[in-house]
Amino acid sequence: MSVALSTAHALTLWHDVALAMVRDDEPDLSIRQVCILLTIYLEAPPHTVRDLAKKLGVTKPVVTRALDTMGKLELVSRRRDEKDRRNVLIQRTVKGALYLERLADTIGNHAKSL
Amino acid sequence: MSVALSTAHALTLWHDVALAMVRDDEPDLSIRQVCILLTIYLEAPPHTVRDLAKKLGVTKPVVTRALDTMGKLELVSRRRDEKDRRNVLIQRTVKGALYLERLADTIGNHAKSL
DNA sequence: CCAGACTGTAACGGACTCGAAACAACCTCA
DNA sequence: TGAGGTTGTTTCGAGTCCGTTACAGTCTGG
Repeated sequence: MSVALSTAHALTLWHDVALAMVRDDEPDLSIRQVCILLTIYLEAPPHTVRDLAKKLGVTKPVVTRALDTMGKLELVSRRRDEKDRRNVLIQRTVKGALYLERLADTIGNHAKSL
Repeated sequence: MSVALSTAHALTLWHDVALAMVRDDEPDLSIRQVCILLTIYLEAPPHTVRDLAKKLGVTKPVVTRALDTMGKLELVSRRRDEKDRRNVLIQRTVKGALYLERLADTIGNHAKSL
């Protein structure tokens, strides 16, 4: 599939979706948090803190803190890797899947109406 | 133009663009700041603090602070309304236009490669 | 002319984030 | 076994952002 977007259309799409996120009741996630969340749900497991930090080009504490926050919101969960107990495996949750499903709907609806 | 995006495509697009923003050297703007910036550049002037706050569904201090931050980055500028000196008119800048042009390119390029 | 309404901003306390560094737990391999 | 490397987390000080409240400047209608 090839999708061509003019400058104005691309920015309008971004604006509309951002607006929907701001207006949402839930506390808005930062760009970094959204990026981590999407990586977890779009790429194949397993996901570790180290891998995520590398992929995003940020430090490990940033990932730890983002996981703390999103863990409280039940968007992700953590489990020790029993094979190598130094690792922490980041896992998906039902709430996280629903959150992203809604986000995809928002994006899709605004893209459709361009 | 009608653009149809599957769930996975929509989320991949969002992920890729968010990743580009995180990896960028410049300090990443919050969702709210991006939303305000886009409103200023996409909708017709004049823009006041009050109008922006209303459109985003946030309080006026939130807008003032966002303008402070983006003003330091020279993405927007402020000027007193001489007709009604209570108002502050928010104006576009060259840097802000370039910033959004780059953002649109990023979105467009990732949309094209879906 | 001036009380009241309306602007945008400053002040406050609390919560959060950042990067850097230190840390504790764990593995590995000689 | 134990030294050294690797994991994720915690701590630290500094900075930011939040919502609420209070404020100073400006307009306006009686």
